[in-house]
Amino acid sequence: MGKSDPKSETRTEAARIARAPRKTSSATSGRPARRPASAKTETPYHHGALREALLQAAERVLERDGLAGLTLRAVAREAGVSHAAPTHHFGDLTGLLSELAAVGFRQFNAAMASACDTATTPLARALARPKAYVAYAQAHPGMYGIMFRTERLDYSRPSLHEAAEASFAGLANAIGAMRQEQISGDALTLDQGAAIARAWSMVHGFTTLLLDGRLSDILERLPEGTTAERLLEAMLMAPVTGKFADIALSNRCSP
Amino acid sequence: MGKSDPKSETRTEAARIARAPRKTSSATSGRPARRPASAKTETPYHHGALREALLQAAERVLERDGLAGLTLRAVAREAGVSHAAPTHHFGDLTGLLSELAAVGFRQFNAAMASACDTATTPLARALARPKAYVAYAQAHPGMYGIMFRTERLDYSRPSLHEAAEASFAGLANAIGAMRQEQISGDALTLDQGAAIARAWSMVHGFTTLLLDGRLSDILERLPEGTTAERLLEAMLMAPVTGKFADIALSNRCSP
DNA sequence: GCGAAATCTTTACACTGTCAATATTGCGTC
DNA sequence: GACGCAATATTGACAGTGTAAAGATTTCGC
Repeated sequence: MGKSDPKSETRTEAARIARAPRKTSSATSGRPARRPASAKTETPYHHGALREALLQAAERVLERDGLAGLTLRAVAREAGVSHAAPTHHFGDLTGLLSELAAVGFRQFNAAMASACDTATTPLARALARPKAYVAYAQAHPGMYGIMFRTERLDYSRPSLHEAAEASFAGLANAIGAMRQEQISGDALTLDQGAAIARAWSMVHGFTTLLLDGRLSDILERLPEGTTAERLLEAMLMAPVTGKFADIALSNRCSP
Repeated sequence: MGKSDPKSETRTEAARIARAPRKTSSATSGRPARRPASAKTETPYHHGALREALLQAAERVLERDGLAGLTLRAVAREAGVSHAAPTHHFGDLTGLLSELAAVGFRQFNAAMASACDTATTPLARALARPKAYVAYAQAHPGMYGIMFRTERLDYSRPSLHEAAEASFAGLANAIGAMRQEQISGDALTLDQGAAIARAWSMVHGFTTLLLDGRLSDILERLPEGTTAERLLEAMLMAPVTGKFADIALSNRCSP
């Protein structure tokens, strides 16, 4: 935290000027888009659509400076407002992170749904979701990191709860479809639960390990030019190709 | 960070008194254990074995206050030394966390090895490692959180690199034993790589999701009294019991 | 025995989240 | 249209954090 960053905090005037006059079409609520600034001052006291602007700024900061650089004050700077402005819209750092994670989950769900829709063969369709899962995480590692960093999120927030829940429901439904079963809201057999847990654990674990660089050891020892996507495929396809014989009759604990 | 914690920082004298005169047998290096305090002062200027004391203090803080409470200054307080003392032993917050993670990996490896050694049947032996993996994470969630929170660790530190590497090697060997193959240092077939990736991803993903509370939805819908351990077993046993038919011929993307 | 090196404390600084007080604007109501 | 209140944004302050530099104290090699 105590990095010797030369840019002081008190340069609000410059920030006001730097504030981009984006006109974000006020998509979410009936709040009026920023009014045209009373002829002279160029940057009004009230932003008009600060909530969305802050979320976009946060996304930018996250991609530029990573998770460590994503602070309330940095986001406020990026958006060109005072350091306390985010408080009125998100209440808390946890609040901002939670809303940002909700945005991420929506992108995430959309990416998986789209990938699944554009696949042609049944097999490709089955692999489309996991591939999109990993691909999203690789394309947006910071966002993925936030989405699954539970200790800093507040899941009681409706938007986050909803988006994350949709993600789980999509997965469960996909598994159900593969098993040609109806996985409805209520009870689950142990088999069904195990199937869901296995699929989710496999893909989530693979993604986490991959992003943490813990699979590079394996990837380097694989045949020349084997990508992570190829490894993922092989991992998922094992039951189909019939070589899933890991659990066998070993008597040894260590070599 | 800015919690209104009433305990001020300037109470060094009290801390000195509170400093426990532990005599930690100087296990690691030839450094002499803290000498018996020159008759009067009761707490000498030099601690004698501060490095180990700090690591133990960090473990205590982590278990008591969680990952968020684990700060350099909190650890120094817990150990009863000045806030800058840890710097001389670990250089950095990253340094302290890395050394602590190394301790965790050693505990982790020991737990898995021990569980595997005490198992009797081949099947139990095969399941012992994954079970121990999850059990350790459940017993020490804070430590597990640190061990796999890559962005705050420095893997170039020898002790951490070694301990983490041993963890991976143990896994790879176990998989090799199960496949009745020799997985030696160098090349891997795609099949072998996929087997390792699958086992590790499954167990690691399961653990992460479980600790994040993301499996509670599933667990609640399962038959009465199904524990996480039972679900883990079912998940791992599927290929043996022959019900691993998830990847089938689905034509649907969404319900 | 003495100087150098290791160890620990003190002080200082930039940064952070959060709170309270203030300033500015928007909007409903007369 | 003017007034007043609520929403929005800023300013200032405070406790806490990591880290660097300088000073104090002890240990150790010679």
